[in-house]
Amino acid sequence: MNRTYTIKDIAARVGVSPSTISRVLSNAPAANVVSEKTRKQIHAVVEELGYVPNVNASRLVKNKTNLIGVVIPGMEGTNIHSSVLVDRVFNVTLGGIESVLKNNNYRILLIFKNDKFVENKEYLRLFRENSVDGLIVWGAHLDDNYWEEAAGYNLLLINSHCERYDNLNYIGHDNVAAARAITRNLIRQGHRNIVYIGGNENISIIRERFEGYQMALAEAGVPFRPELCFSGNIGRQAVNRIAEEIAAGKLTADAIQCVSDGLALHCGYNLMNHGYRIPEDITLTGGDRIEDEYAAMTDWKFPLPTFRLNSFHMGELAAQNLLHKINGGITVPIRELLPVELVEPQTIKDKIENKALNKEKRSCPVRELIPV
Amino acid sequence: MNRTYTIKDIAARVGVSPSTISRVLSNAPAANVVSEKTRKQIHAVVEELGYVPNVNASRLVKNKTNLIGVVIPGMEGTNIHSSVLVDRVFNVTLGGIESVLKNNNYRILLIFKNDKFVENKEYLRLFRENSVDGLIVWGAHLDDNYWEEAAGYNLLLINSHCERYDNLNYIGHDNVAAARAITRNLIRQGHRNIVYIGGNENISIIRERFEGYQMALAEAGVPFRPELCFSGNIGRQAVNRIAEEIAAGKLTADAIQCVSDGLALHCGYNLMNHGYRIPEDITLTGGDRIEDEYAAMTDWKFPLPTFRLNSFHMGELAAQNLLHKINGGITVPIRELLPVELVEPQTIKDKIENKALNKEKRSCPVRELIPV
DNA sequence: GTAATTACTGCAAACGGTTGCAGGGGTAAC
DNA sequence: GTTACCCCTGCAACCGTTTGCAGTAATTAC
Repeated sequence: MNRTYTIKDIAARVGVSPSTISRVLSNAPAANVVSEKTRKQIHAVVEELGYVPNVNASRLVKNKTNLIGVVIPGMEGTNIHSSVLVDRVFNVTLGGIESVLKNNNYRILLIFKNDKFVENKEYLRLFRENSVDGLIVWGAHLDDNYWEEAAGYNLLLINSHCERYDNLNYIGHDNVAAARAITRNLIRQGHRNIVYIGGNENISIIRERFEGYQMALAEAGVPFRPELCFSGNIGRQAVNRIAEEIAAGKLTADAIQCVSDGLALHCGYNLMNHGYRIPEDITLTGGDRIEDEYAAMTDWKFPLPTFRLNSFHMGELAAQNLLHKINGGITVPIRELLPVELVEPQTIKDKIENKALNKEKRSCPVRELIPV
Repeated sequence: MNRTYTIKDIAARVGVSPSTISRVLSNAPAANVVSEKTRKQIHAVVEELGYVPNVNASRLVKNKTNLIGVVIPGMEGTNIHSSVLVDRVFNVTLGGIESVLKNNNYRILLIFKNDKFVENKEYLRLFRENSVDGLIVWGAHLDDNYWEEAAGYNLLLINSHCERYDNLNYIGHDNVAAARAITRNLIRQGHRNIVYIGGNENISIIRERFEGYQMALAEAGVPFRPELCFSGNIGRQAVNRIAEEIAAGKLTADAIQCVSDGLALHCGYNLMNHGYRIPEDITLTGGDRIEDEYAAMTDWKFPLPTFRLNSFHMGELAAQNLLHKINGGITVPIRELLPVELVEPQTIKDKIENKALNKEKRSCPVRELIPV
């Protein structure tokens, strides 16, 4: 681990000034092109000594880090429809972000957010201390406070957003359309007693899916009955209780729309234990289908209509837009919803006259990927 | 977004020199304590203006970033026993790393590694350009080359290691003991035709589990029969074929030891489709149990003996040791194996006289957590 | 009262690049 | 030959902290 070289060492060896080295290595701004000859010599010496510029010096003087902070919820508090499913969705999104960043010579600073992150406005500190050029924040809550100063910075919410600060940049999925399509198909199949199992309504994607459900009911003229709907912190116990109520005849249901596949699986498990056949006796639906053995297992046990996010693309779009904004290319708030894709198992598909979602996307068209 | 203040602004307002501000904010080294009075004034002004030191200036002069790079495999190429399961294990490990780092005022630089990462020695560049103080590398391969220069740096392999560079720091699980215990229990239950389904033997944890299997056989005097063992890139097709061979009587098996739960699930699925009952007709075992609906689903379909890693702790230990090393507290190569915990479903547990793993840990005792 | 400590604080030189400006040398135009 | 211009390179200031050293004032010792 020999001492590391500085730009001056290179300059001394080549016999030019440090400025010239700098200009060669950072691809001189048009005005000052270094001659081909010196350029070659410099590259040779750089190669020979294995010289690498000190990023901190560069960051200091350029006031630019080429770092994007990705903020994610801490590990505490996983529940029935978080954990594995969320891990997957998150990691795929991260992959999308990274794929764009690496092409633009950016790196990821990973930041775990705890309860106090928003309240203490730690996002501000990250910008002020020059830790990052931009911030992608995963897991905003609808009732979050303290984001008011965020609008002036290169900060973008992803996956879930915050209602009261609608001038914040946001990239997510069209959850309303997703749930609406699921409900609509259930109605087309003749179901009228559609139980809805949601979750924490303080998270925009949960709330939006519930809205989609209600919207579809309204559109079909099916009365909305709150007594069929469950929300809040839905866990194993809650699901068990709902299944028991159904089995005991206290709750009439010919279909159950669950906010996610994980929830649907547990629900199905409980119902089957009570002797129900799926989908013959009762139809289940889910959400957030992921492509692997987990999905395979779902289909293994019973057919489960669900929808598929495009998380990778969500990550790409987020990174792309943020970089574009950092470079001054976007001055208005960014706000885009990606369409989701409906997934219908064959057995159920047969029951439906025609599927609709992909034809009538409610979301704005996805902006072209902008190379930055 | 008003202009950001520098240490000089604070100095000017308080009427002292920048040095004094610096000394107050970075908790002066014993010799130069600043008087309580100035200290108070400074804190007041800092508070008032919302001043935050520029990390890049600090990093430059201190030659220290308080950043740990966490290197993970890129997103390309998931297979049957990667994806969701791996996501979870990885995210939990990351949580462990972060929990230690945040207490020591470190942050995580997330680095996706591609094919060329090792070959191009990009880890060296990260150190040379002063991007990180240390590196935690996930996903080393047994036959990796180009790590020879890593030993001189604060670099630590996690989860899987690299055979030929045994002077590299490494924190992982005791996979040999894990698989050995599983096999031993199968033998105790009277099984002799134990099929083994592994994976890419170029990954140390896969290879070690296979070694554990062979070790247990040898200890019990059961002959090792290579024709019962499968390795390489095991996917859905491979699992299907094995199940078919068993069903067709070409392969005699009264138990199948799978390297992971994901693999075991698919295997079980195929066998049940061929009319086998589990565990009555054939016993299956897995690995890498995770705590959530995924696990629940496994038990739902059939009892699956498996083992549980302590990934969170693995992450903690890695971070702890690395920090300790960075601070000069450790000079020898770090090398620790965490014990795994055997998980026995009750139905199968009844068949076994006594379980053994937790009593005879092969690994060294886990070092105390060292606050850095 | 003088000398010796001690307790603070300031000066100024780093850290390692970047960049506006100016200057030198060469070529072309006249 | 003089002037104008362009291409290339160097000078030196700057980015915002940190820290060794020195200096001053206050305190203590005698």
